[in-house]
Amino acid sequence: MLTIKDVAKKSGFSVATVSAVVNGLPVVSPKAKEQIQSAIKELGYRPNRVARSLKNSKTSSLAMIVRDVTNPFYPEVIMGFEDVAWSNNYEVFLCNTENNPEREKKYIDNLIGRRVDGVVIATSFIQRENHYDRLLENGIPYVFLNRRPEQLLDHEYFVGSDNAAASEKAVLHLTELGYKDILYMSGPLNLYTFKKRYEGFLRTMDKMGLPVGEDRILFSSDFMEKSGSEHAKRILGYEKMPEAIFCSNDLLAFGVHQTFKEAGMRIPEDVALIGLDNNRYSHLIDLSTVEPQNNQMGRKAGEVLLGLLKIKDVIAHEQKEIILEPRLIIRKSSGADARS
Amino acid sequence: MLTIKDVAKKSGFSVATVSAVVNGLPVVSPKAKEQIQSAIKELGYRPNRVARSLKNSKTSSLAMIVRDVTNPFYPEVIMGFEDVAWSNNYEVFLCNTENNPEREKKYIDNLIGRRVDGVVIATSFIQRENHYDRLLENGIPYVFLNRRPEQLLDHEYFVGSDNAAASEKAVLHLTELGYKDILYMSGPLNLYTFKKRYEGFLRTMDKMGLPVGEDRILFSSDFMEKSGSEHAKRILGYEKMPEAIFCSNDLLAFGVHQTFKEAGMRIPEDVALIGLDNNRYSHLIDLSTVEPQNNQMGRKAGEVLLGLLKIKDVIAHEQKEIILEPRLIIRKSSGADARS
DNA sequence: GTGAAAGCGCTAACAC
DNA sequence: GTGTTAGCGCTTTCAC
Repeated sequence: MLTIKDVAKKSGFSVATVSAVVNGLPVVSPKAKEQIQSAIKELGYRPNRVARSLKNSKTSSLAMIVRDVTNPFYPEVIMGFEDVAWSNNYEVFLCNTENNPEREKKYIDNLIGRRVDGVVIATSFIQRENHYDRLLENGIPYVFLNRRPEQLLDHEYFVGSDNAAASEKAVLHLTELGYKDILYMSGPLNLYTFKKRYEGFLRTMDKMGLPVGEDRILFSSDFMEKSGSEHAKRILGYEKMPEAIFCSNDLLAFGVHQTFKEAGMRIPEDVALIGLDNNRYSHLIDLSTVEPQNNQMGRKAGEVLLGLLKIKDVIAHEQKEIILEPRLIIRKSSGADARS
Repeated sequence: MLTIKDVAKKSGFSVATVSAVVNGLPVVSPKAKEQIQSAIKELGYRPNRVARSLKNSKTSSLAMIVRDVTNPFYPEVIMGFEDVAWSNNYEVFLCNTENNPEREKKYIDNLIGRRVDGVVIATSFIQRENHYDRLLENGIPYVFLNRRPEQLLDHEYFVGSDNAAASEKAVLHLTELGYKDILYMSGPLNLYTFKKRYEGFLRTMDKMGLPVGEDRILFSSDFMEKSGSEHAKRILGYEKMPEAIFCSNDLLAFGVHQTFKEAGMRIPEDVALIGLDNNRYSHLIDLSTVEPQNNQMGRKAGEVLLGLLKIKDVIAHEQKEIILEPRLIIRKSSGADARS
């Protein structure tokens, strides 16, 4: 493995001069520059970034902590994040916690040991984990993505989607189509996104003067299809079916769709359906939904982090929260075709 | 930021002894060990892995190069890979090439500079990229995942799914159900997987003594839904419809499904449909398909790589290729219910 | 403009 | 068992 010394020897200059050339410092003579560059090319020398990092105390690496890449929410986010990282010459570590706080903790310790320059946390519960403090202690900035802890400390940042507004858009879409009896299927309220979506639903229904019957709100302890299916079965047993169902995420809506289809229910004729997330495959079942701008979320998180790194001060005088505006996506399941 | 010296000072021992404790070497006295450990805890010391890496020339980091995390094939693979990496105390860099060879090249250079210990390449065309050589030159082992270049050099490894067998399983499933006139929709043949799937289709049809009419094979330059849709429209114009359609991946099948549904065609009554990939959402349209074992692929790739690192010799005396057996998944679209 | 040398934080001989 | 020290490959200050 070649080192800067090899280049120095080959080119006849000192390591200091070689280093200056490698780093593009404008203090070296044209002839030196040329000779050194050709030596580099000839040898195929590539600077050891580990050594550089040790010297600089800067690794040009970032980390993104997610629960599970397999969750359809993440890939878009990762894409966006990785792309801005790449454009700024950072590499990114991907960390799956598999929903295990112990694993998250250990990951954070590892990342600190690696001296990553910054991290995006896309796993947080509302109830904050105390191990984030260690990042601060070690001067590593971090930004929360998508899920915001109740309290944002001075050095903490957040990038997310306006979940309450997303609910509002979904509900208004339904009410504009004339639906009044709307059932809301919620994910777990200890997750920030679902809490906000729930609040947005209630607020909008209230604003529209629509009552929400007791059996018109269903809670799940997760947000997977299976829960949607189970709730759907429950709904099929209702004396009076709702006119429309608003699922707090698309996976729940997938479950509802599946179960209703099996039961011979037609969507939207018998009951309208709308989701939230714009899952990559929602169009397969013509699901109307709301798009939270996942890719943008990843991008913004990257930009905030890089901004923090640039000013070299973890407590930046920037916007502490960036909230993206979601976008309504109308497909057949909400009955827009039939009704308007 | 704390260093080993701080711990040495605090505990009253030398850096060497502290290092020994940190690394669990069994040469240090119980009292020393105890005192040092408590000093570590008290200070909150965490070894700088950058420095360690420089000394060891080993970074405990791996990289996975993919085209686009957003492609539904990858998340499962990444999950599997990341999990075995994690279990072995490796972190993983995720690199999206966005299908751009230049970007891949630059990524590989970066990874070499970072001295990653190994890399998984899940992007390869059949026509190999010459920049993989640089990894070898720098003593960094790599394994191809899913897509195998035509030639595997001595130091190269491959983990993938048996794509020809996958096709065979799909075709046999259809023929067992009595279909004889089967249309095959192919992805681009310059991709390893699609080449193999195509060969598997032809071979199996031949084996079964079934003719393949000229208009019974359709090629696409990509493997996305849109191509599936376009082909489906073409098929709708046929004088004689095929009895069954076998799409070389699920995305194509999604497109076919969508277009047929819009045209009022019933699946499987009017035409049976089967895909290949077992996309996470295939069940939404009750698509029969074949599952290539993506998670396993990621895991195996990780294991091969770690094995290579253990023996410290890039040319290992191990199995050079690991081919996983795909699994048939029967849902309604192939008409299994109706016919058998 | 160029070079010598110190030092980033760690590991591992080697000496005691 | 424990300590001293060289050195991993680089950057950067300071002389010249």
